[in-house]
Amino acid sequence: MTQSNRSLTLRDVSEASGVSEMTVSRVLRNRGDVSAATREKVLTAAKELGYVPNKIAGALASQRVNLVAVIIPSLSNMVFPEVLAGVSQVLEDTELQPVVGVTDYLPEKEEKVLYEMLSWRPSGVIIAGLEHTEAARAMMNASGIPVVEIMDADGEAVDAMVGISHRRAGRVMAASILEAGYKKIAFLGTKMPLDHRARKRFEGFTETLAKSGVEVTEREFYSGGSALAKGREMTKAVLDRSPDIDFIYYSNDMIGAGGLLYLMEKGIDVPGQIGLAGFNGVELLQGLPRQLATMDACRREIGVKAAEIIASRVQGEDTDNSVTLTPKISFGDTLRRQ
Amino acid sequence: MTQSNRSLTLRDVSEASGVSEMTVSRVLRNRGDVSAATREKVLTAAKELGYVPNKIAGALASQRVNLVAVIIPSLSNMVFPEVLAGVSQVLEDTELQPVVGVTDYLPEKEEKVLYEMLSWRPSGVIIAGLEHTEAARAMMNASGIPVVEIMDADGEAVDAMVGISHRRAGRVMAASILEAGYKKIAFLGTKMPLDHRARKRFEGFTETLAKSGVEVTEREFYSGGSALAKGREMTKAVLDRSPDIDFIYYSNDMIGAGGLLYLMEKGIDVPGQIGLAGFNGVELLQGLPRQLATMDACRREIGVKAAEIIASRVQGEDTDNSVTLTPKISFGDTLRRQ
DNA sequence: GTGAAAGCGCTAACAA
DNA sequence: TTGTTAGCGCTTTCAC
Repeated sequence: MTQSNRSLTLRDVSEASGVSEMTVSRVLRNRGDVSAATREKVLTAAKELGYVPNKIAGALASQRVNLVAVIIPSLSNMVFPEVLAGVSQVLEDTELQPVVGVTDYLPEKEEKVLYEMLSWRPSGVIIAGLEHTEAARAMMNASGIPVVEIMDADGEAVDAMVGISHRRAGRVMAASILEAGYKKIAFLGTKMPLDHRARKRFEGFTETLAKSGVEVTEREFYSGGSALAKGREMTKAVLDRSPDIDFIYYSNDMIGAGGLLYLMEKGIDVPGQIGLAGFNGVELLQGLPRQLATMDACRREIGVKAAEIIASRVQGEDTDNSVTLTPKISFGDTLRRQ
Repeated sequence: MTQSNRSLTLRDVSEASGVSEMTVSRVLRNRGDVSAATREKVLTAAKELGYVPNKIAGALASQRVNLVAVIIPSLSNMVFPEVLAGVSQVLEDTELQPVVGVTDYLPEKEEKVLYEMLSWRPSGVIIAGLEHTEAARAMMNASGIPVVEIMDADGEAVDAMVGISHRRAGRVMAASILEAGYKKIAFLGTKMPLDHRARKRFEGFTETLAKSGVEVTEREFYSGGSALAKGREMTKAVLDRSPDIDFIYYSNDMIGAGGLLYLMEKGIDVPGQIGLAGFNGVELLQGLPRQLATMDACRREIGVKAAEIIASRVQGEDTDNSVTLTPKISFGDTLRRQ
């Protein structure tokens, strides 16, 4: 309980226990053979002193850092924490530890965060998306460690990738909507030119519509604020402008839920008069009066697979370096089926 | 773009630029006077090589690590990410960087995470709650760095603390409920014996009720699953058992929202026949058809204050070491006022 | 304005 | 089973 300025070193434990620094180090790391008696002495001394090893020195000496950099755009929607949960679950069974960095969807910030993290010489990198600055790409290339790009499968990876095709997700949803006979379709999303995955979904979506000669009738984008509230407002705005809309595709489930609540309040027949769909498959929505049609983004699974790749590579094993998962569509109660 | 095994060192940059390692180091850290010409040479060489400094070596040599350990129970509800946002915002203007660890509300895991983080010799610690294992407390004491315990103000801090009194929050809510004339009161919460803050709210709540001779009629606890769905289910269960309940106090806004949606569907008069209140003031809820009564937990502000304390202390300045914030109650549309 | 020497606290490799 | 030696890649300090 004595508060000192300098923190304790191996030497202190060595002196307190009468065992060489090297042997103390061995005990503390469970490395090599140490007699039970010595081990006991060391452990007691370390505990008594309240010794906490200095990983900085350890890492420098051993040239090994058991950290995995996980770089994601945001923590403030449920999607990335769920990826993280998958990553943690897998790494828990290894020596590795995830360290999270957040980019706020800004490429320059991503570059900065990546630089910071690489300067700690982690054992691997898991990073969201396939779009990065030239410099970021170069750093990942030069790092010499395994790099897994996640969440997206439409593009080229620097090293390895695990994700879904958002373009395909957009196409599949468009096909289901057309098949159900909807014709006047609106798209509501976030005002995020840098959310490449939302953009790709939108591209796939319009592409499939176009093949049937259908165009998106209305679009609306928001930024900031409560997604639920924004979904509500935007839905109202769009329907006020174009009352003949018969389907709304939302770029995420949260704004979709807002729209759904709004339409229910208005007494509008969903999915009869208007159909709805979102994206993500967030568990949260399960408490809503009706289930929104959506597509699962396989978030947890992506985290799991990515972490497995890193873990194998760190062991020196070879792995797949490109895993594409296929999201399931769920029709819920807001997308009628023929 | 050449992928090598060994990563680059100062020496490499030194050789490439024909400038001593020491001067290269100075340029890269903007320390001391270096002529513009030399600076230029070094920067060019460093960029060309794709050199990323090794912070491990730097930290060991300088005995300084610009990391702040932030230890929280969970990322999967909106509350902690918002604290984090506050922390990040403040640290962004400093040399310091937050590093997040998650404990899942488990004391042993907290102890482990703390140990891991301290072994990287961070410049400060921000940790949720005032309840920790004996060992954790000892480590924080011995660390010799600023430690700020956050979110709670009911108890003793190891070093500094920033939070609200959850006991008081419970009392205030109870008083408002009694004042509004509600009598048959239920409590629905998480089955989390280790969520001390929820426990303290409940204690404050029952304490104030007791003073007016009122007892909590029904309690129900859940774990896992979608909070919205659970709120719905529990509300139904409780009302089926005790149809004369006239108020439900939820331990968080999410289950409260589930309850609210359920009651609205049932056509029950809220807040006339049954009143509702939650806790947290989550922005998400702003899209609901009616506003749930709640109390703001001052999450972002707590993060801001805590980070400010760390930042000041790292500068060697003195600061308050105990900040108690006062949450505002918002009555919304689910708690009638006289 | 620039460089040389010493050492941060640990671990790899070897010796005893 | 235990100890000794020599760095890991940087920064501090001091000399020039």
